[in-house]
Amino acid sequence: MKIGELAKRCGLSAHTLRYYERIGLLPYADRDRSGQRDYDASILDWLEFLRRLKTTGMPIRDMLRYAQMRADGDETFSERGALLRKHRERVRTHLADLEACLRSLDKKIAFYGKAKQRTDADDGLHEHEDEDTAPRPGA
Amino acid sequence: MKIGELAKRCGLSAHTLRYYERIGLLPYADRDRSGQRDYDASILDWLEFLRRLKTTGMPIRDMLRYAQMRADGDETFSERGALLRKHRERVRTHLADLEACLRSLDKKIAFYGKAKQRTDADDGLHEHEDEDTAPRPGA
DNA sequence: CCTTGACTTAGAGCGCACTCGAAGCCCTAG
DNA sequence: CTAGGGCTTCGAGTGCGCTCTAAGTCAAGG
Repeated sequence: MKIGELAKRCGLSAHTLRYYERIGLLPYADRDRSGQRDYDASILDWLEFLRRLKTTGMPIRDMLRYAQMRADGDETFSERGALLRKHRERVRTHLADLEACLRSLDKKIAFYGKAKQRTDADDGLHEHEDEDTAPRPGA
Repeated sequence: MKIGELAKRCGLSAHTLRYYERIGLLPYADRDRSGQRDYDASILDWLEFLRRLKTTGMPIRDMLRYAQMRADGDETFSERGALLRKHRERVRTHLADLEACLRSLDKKIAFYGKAKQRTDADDGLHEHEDEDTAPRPGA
């Protein structure tokens, strides 16, 4: 598979795939006689794994650490596990925060829905103090 | 309340608070006779609202749109509601993606736990689905 | 009085993760 | 034979969201 097709399949641009290889997030791809990258389909699994790390907010430098550890072999096994567990904790925390934000957003939208696009939105306040301040939990 | 205290209370730096004012995310704060900003505690509500938008991934330019609409008054009421509903949809989608990523991460971590820090972790036998990873970077 | 520290401004600089451009090579279809 | 499209390299450029600097003002404490 050439880079164009891989790009289509994984959803990243060819530019980005080359960039990932340059920084070490992707292994150096074999080149055909004319120097073009020739990928094995298995690379898609790694790219999907990277996508999940990225989606969950892991910075590239940490993915790089993981990739490097992997390249370093078995002796880094438990360290890799630890990295992932630590990351999972951050993800869980973030997820909880997001859910709380979503509930606040729901409340605010409910307010917008109820208050019938009229002045009463401003339940008194003006300027920068209206309903936006929302019913806050704590603080 | 002066900017230093507001910074402490809201968790942003004074630099960032001034930056927010500059770009229009915070209203122009009243200055005391010596030119220093003097905040009302109510600004904390707005900052908390902004924090939630930020946490849920809204870019500053969209928060700015919202802030501008609010400043424009009641005629933008339904538009603001629409903006928030649209944002909520994106948040829900993202949340679902995150949860899926978290489940994959759980599986992978389970794999790391089971495979008792031995070779079999890497090389070839990653359950087709657990060890989505396969490369040897660098090179 | 004088120092300390928090504040003011406009603007420059930074880290991240891409994203693009330029110049050139190779293969294929017309 | 030639044009087109996709590929190559690598360095420069982009957009975001801060983050910091420099030079200066001001109020309080020793």
